[in-house]
Amino acid sequence: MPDTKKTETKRSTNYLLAALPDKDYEHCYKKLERVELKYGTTIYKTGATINHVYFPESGIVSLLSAVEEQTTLEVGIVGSEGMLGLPVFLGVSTSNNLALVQGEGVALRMAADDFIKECASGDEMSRILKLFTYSLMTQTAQSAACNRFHPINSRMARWLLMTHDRMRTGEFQITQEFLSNMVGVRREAVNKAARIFHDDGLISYNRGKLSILDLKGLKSIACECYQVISKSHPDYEKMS
Amino acid sequence: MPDTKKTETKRSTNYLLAALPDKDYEHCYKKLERVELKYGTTIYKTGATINHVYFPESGIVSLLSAVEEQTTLEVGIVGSEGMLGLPVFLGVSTSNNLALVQGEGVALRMAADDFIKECASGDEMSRILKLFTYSLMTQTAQSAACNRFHPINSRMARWLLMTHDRMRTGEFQITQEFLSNMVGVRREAVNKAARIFHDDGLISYNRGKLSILDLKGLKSIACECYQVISKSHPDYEKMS
DNA sequence: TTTCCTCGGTACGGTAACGCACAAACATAT
DNA sequence: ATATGTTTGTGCGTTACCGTACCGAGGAAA
Repeated sequence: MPDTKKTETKRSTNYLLAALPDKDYEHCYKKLERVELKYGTTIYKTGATINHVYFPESGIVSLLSAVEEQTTLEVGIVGSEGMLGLPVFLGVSTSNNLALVQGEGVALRMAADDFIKECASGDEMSRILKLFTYSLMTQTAQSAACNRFHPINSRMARWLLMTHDRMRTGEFQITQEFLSNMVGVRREAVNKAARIFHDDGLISYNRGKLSILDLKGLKSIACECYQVISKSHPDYEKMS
Repeated sequence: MPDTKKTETKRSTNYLLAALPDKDYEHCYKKLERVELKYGTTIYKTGATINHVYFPESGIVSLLSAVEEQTTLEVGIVGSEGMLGLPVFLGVSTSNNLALVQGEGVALRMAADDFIKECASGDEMSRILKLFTYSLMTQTAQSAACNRFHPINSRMARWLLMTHDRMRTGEFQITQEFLSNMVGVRREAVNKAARIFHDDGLISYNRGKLSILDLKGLKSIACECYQVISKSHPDYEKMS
């Protein structure tokens, strides 16, 4: 990560914004507003109108697909490598997914209207967002197969690794209940897997405070899906 | 469906192409080539370069996500409402999914290079493809949750309905083996579900020839996911 | 200190789907 | 007509995960 010295405008640590040419970025900058991402906050409800798009600088947000108002499954994780509110970019004003803050952080956000104008004027923004769209689709498709076929331990290991990469830390706050909604299993099953990981010295986990102790060990348990997803986005590879 | 009279150039029955303004369509037309989609043909292999994009006029193609070179799960169905080769539109030249012809038909195809130029010159093409991208993402995300949580009978009913809508016919050729790869279960499980459907008079199924007899009955077995996906694309709603 | 609530640990029977195995029905080639 | 391969039907033991139920531990509030 090269030192960005000191240019006219302070650069964002969001990868998408950082990839913009100076001119485009400065133009965007005026319309961006800094907001906190608090644990458990809902960014978008299923079916609701999207008022802002978010560019996380830190922290992560989970995209969940819900069935029967109860059960949810994570279909994507977005951190500082991406953006929330992709439907707006694609010409739709609502989201079919639930977006939930999963790891504390900070984001820059822009009103949906402004964002649409910004996309229309800047080719580079479009190009970058298309690439991100692709990597998110890959993530979703691969997770779909993974969640269908792989045993819970592998899936949970994959989830921990992906979260680690995007949070850029091996320590985060997450209840078993929350985790169960991500991995798509019951809380009890999470508990069981967590205890095994704990006993094997891979993690420590106490009252919502989870620390990754053995990255390599987790990688050996996780399925190849982790690699596939990592490869789908240049930044993900850097992370891991 | 209004009668398109007789314009300069014959209109395609592909919804995306049909939605283009006359000028853009005529421009495209020269670069399009008509090809047959034969049952079981592989359009894209996982990881391979995409040489052409396809606009199906009839028939359907399944997008599969594979794990361990063996097991596959369908993450999208594309028919005359869509296009194959979306990664090219999104700036990537390879596909992480396997695209398999699932129902015979005809498609118009264009060389990837030409297609890229076409997108750069025509705003309308971009706009339309973005909308399609969104609906495909919705389809993938909803299927992911569905395949994780819903019982096989519901999922298979959903699959039959979606195929029916896109093929615009209730009769199609499909072996149980093939079907099992779509729904993400064992062939034996497909067999069991099929027999139940058969006994209940919902379908007839013999040596790969499947006929839907009771559309309403299937809808009552299918989960809400069918509705969610249908709503994500204006054309899907028309179909059902 | 007591109360309350969230979160975590554990157990146990039930069941949907898996893995394997094998045979019948049918289609096609020789 | 006989052989060979493909598709289908079915049975049975195994397993991963679900549903439910209940208790304990820790933190926050009264």
